[in-house]
Amino acid sequence: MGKITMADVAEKAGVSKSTVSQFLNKRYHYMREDTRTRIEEAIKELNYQPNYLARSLKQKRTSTVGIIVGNIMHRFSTEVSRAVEDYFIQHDVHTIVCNADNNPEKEKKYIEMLRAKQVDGLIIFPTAPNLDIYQQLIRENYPVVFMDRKLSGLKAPLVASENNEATWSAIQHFIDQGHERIAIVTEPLTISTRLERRDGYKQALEENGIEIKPDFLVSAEIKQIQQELEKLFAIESPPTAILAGNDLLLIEVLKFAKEKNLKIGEAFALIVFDNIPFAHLVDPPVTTIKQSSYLMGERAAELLLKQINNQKIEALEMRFPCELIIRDSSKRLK
Amino acid sequence: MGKITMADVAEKAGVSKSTVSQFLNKRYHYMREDTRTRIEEAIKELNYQPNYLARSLKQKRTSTVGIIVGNIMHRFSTEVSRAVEDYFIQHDVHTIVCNADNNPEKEKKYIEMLRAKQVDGLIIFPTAPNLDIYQQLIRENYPVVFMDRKLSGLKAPLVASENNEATWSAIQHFIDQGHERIAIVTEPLTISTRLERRDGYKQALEENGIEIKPDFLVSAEIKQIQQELEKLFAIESPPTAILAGNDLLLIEVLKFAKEKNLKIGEAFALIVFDNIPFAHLVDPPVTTIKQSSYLMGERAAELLLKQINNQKIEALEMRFPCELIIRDSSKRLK
DNA sequence: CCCATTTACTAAATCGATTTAGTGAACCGG
DNA sequence: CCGGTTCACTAAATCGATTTAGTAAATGGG
Repeated sequence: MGKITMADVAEKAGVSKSTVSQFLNKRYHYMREDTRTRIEEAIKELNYQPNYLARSLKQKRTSTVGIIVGNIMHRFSTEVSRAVEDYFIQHDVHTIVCNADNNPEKEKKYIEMLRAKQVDGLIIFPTAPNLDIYQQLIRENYPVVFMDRKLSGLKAPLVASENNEATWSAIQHFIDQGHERIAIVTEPLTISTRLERRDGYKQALEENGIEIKPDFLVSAEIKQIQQELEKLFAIESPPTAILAGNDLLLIEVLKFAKEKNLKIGEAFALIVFDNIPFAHLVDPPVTTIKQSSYLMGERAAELLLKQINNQKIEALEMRFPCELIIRDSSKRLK
Repeated sequence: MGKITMADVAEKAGVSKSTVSQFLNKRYHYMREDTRTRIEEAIKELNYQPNYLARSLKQKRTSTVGIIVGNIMHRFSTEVSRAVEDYFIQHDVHTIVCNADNNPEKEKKYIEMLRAKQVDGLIIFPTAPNLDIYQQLIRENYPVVFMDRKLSGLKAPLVASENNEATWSAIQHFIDQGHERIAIVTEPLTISTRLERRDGYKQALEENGIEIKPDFLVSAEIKQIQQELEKLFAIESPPTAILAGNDLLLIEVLKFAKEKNLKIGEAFALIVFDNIPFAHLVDPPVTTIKQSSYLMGERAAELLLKQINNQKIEALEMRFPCELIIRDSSKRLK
């Protein structure tokens, strides 16, 4: 026997497909009590499961959204997507998570795939090369929310951290602890997040009258980081403090320190941008800049749902503050 | 203007929908060269994107599979799902990843949702209470592969690690290092994986003529682990070696050690089951039991695709060996 | 040059739901 | 008891593709 459809249920219950459909949509006032129970029983007996494809095709609504994260390996992405999922499940909307691996080609493929599947909206961690695709989405009035990264000229809601301010406080904290030779390590400056963090770094130094040394601005792909750190510590007076731009960079810095036998908190102080689940467990515990990932995910989801329901959206850019969690790694050096 | 459909393309190109459909399916021999280019141009000009819902409804095939992981917070789950996705993308199949949070209710919801969406098959990290649902899937001949955990009586392919053997070697390694008081910490013994690991532990001790002390078999929910460890170290002669059953338990053990000022490698030796990205970066580096997560994911995907294509499957149970990566945390105590 | 085959298409049915317009019977107020 | 309303449904169109059967024109062999 093939798959059970609504027609089978209708026949078994002795009613028309229309009535079964009304039943499934809980519009019970359309039928008598006994009809309702007959349909109920037929469904149970046949173990009928509705076909969402057919339903979605007719309704032009899939009750599904997509989220395309930059790189699922970052804790931040995981936490955001978890929040988005939690929010939508409460509104009977399913979430499909896709990992673009920070690869514009892959991202483009996923956007096309999700739209072909007719998802009702998208949350995107955007990459610059796909700007025209985003413009197209917006032109079509397709519900979309951007996350974490700002692309100029995009007239769509953005949810991001106060990267500049957060980095500023971290650097100010270093300075308060007596540091003057402070380095910042980021991935290549291709997205706004990294630029904003670098700007916060520069501002803090300038305000304190500390010269900005180009050598202390390290930006490279993860794979290149080891040799860049090598260079950084080969100069005449190497940094006494390092800000690592995200969790994956932390791993690299820790690896470098281990290999070179540089003790964190003694050879140099350390702060990381991002939520690191084991930050308080390593020795010494690492000072972190915690983003409000969960709140940001919720907010993005809410903004997306509003668009899907054709509601107006008040502000286009929502910035969330970060929290500096001070631990031993950023204390004054021994 | 509403959404562009195949009818719009057909009209613009001056052909019928059927021909456009043939074009989309690359059956070019059905049309003349110039018709083909006319359709090509119409599609480009209108920026037409096919609707997968309609296509899937007709074809009774979505070219999409689902994977329901036990808990996405485990590194193992992430690596497996990544492998599954990589495999399927090469075969033009999309993968939807769902996180059941080790919650049978949630898992059930996801299975229903994915089936309603008509996915072509499922890879599941199963939980015991949903046994009847799995039996139902198998009875319906629905393509399914189980991962990581074995439920007896399920006549469906299983891909899992050699948990027993791997744990055996880890414990044997402890014994070789002179340990006799060895504890094993796992989450509750509700799934086969944990039972198999416990059995491997027992076997190794028995073979070496070491008495099995119930106190050394710690099983509890993550939230309860701290107090259980407290008890474990309160007994007259506490363990000198601990095997942590997975990555989340490692975090708990490290946290406990930190709080109690017990130094790993001095107060007790440590081995963890699972791939831990920062295992070699903590002090001392932690010995791990590495599962072949990527290979397992690939294999599961392959087995699922075979079922989807109605091919025979040779063996029902595939076990993958683990690798013991020895680092300082499991050396003889100082 | 005629009939058969091939070429290059098209019309219409179909997938499994939703939804709108419509229908017959019961009810009901005046 | 008669016209209007309500009740409890049903028939049929529809969503946007795929696919099968069919057709008109061109080709080609004898």
